[in-house]
Amino acid sequence: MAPEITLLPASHVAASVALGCNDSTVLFAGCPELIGTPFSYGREEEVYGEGEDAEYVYKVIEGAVRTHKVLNDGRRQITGFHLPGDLFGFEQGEAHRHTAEALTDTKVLIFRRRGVERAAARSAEVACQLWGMATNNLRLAQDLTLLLGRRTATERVAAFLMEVDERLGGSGTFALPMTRRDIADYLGLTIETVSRTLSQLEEDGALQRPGGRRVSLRRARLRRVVED
Amino acid sequence: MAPEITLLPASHVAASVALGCNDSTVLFAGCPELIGTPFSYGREEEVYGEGEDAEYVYKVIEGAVRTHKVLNDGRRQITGFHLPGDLFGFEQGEAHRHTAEALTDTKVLIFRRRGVERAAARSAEVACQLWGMATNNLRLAQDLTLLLGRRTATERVAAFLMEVDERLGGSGTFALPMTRRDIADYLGLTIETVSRTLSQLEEDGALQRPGGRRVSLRRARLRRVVED
DNA sequence: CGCGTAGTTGACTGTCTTCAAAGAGTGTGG
DNA sequence: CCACACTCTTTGAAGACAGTCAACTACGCG
Repeated sequence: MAPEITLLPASHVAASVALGCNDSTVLFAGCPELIGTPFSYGREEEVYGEGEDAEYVYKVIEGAVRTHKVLNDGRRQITGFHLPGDLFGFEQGEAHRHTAEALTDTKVLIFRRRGVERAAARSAEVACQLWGMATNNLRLAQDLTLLLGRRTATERVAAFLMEVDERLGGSGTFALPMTRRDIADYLGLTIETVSRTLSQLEEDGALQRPGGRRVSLRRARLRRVVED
Repeated sequence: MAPEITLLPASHVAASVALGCNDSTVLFAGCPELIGTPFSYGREEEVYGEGEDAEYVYKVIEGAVRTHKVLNDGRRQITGFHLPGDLFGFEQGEAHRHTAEALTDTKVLIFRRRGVERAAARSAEVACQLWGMATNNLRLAQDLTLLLGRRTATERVAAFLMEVDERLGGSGTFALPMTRRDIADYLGLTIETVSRTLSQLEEDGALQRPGGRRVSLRRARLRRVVED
């Protein structure tokens, strides 16, 4: 079952409200030259595949997208979940180095990569926005690196729940928009370990699970689990 | 013992020869406005610490630098090794999110971050260079993510050796410029596991260890170990 | 020469994975 | 509306890979 969730990370909501650009078709607020084309993908549909020519870049309007890499024996690592407001699909080089797929039914804006690059070459403001975006993504990737390299299963799951909560508005109660497999492949664990860890966290009173994918976090306790 | 190694990644050597900028004091080739100040750090000396104000950015001229994060119980994750030609120290936000330390005696150029940002704001070309650099670093971080999330100890060590070889010139024979602890903290393993894995790879004929930190790779066999 | 640090090796432990099976939730068609 | 099929999730038992603890070796330096 695909819970009908609209993923609206607080920061993005705030930013788009402030700048009044969320329904707009531009790449960045106040950047009228880069107009995207609306496009939709169904649940589990591929946006682009690893090795394909990177002709377009994307901005999520609604829904969610994951990007991942796979080894030839099937091991998979998800490198990021992209929520409304997020840009993805940028590459240094001609080909995509990940596969991107829609988690749920998803609306995006598509921009020709060449057009974005030309705009960046002409406008320092655009280029700086793109630089900032890339730097921000780098920070997220490095946080994931620490998580994968040095954290236990319990810490990974707890950190993940807090991250999702924050991006979904920070209410502490929400439905996980992804399957156990997606969570496991993001956290470098197996689905069984994720499941067991969630059960353990519930038993420890760090969260409640009313049913389905819904969770209600006890944030203070979860924070104590991660406690960096 | 710190083997006196000059780390000159092939790609950077090529680039700097082509552009004739390696001994220069500029941030990018053909960008005379951004002049750095030469500076030196001794072995194991800290360049900047996590949480410090990010006032400067750095370009490695000679030697090597590592950036890492630590958890409060001492677990450490190295997120990158920076070799001659590499830039590091860029942040989105006021504070450094890593600690940077010199692996060996290291020469760098220091640039005021504000100056770089102003230059980027004025020049689309500079901003695009910075964007490209950040995108490239993002790619490296995501490769590390896959390594940490889904690869076995043997695969990690083999991939690491091939990466270092490539960045050191690709001859297949070199001395590792970092300690076992650094390797372990980069690969998300313990020093014992790194040591055992190296011994196993040697036993399997995938490499030789003439002594000290020197290794001589059998690249074909190592490639078969990684075999993505 | 002896000390301190770095690296190797061994024995044992523990966390996470693997394999297996049962349970829960969702959608379909009679 | 319920039976059925399907997928997703949970739980259990056993095993494996990497970690921990500890001893020993090699190397570099005063």
